[in-house]
Amino acid sequence: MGTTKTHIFSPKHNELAKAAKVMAHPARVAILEYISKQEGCICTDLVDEIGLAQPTISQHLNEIKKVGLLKGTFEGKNLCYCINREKWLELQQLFSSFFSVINQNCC
Amino acid sequence: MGTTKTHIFSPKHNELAKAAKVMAHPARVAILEYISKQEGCICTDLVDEIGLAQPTISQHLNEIKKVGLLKGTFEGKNLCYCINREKWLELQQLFSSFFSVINQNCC
DNA sequence: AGATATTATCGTAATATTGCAATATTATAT
DNA sequence: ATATAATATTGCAATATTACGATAATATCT
Repeated sequence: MGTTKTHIFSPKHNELAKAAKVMAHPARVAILEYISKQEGCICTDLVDEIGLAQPTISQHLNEIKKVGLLKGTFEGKNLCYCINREKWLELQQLFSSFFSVINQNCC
Repeated sequence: MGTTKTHIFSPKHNELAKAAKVMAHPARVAILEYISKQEGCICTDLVDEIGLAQPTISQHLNEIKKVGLLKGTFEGKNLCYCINREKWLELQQLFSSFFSVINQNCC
């Protein structure tokens, strides 16, 4: 009990749910937006910018990374992140195709 | 501890996170899709179709209803649901504007 | 090497989510 | 009124998520 019964759903539904989960927390939405606003990759400032403790930010970043939305590279002194464009477009496609399915058959 | 610190985030980020949360479970994705595929409103069959217990389906329906995505009407013998088109378009807009913000500034 | 700065991990507490059995409610039909 | 069918609510157990302090790991600078 308590666990999502992933096996009874279609791969598409599971995939979309997983993608939506990444955006299902305001901190992660804010992180994604902040990263995208930076020139290139970003490293620091995220903790001050968002207002959560450093371990919490790190945890959220990890959630975003787990679905492949971040590319991490070493640049300058620290590990920096930027958004994985390909994955992001993939995710966008996933959502928009779902949105169109719903719209077409609405009563 | 344990609770999302909603107050430190912008209304837009909170709103998007809340919308994403609805789709962050495969059962709710499947429910939305199933409802949209029906001719008009649907009543029964959802439990058989999804494969979760009736109280669980009811709970998920309630989550969807709470964000205003369902319109419930009495039609025939039972309470029936269909998707609230206006709210759905609103949600779609919310996502697509976020997607475009991210794309524009990506490195 | 030692100090400094930044990110990651561990451990833990609080809260949220998921799922279902049992039961209640609501509407329709007989 | 009573039976039937469908949805909602309650109560509870299992698991997941969120958040942070303490600490470790990693990289840079002197």
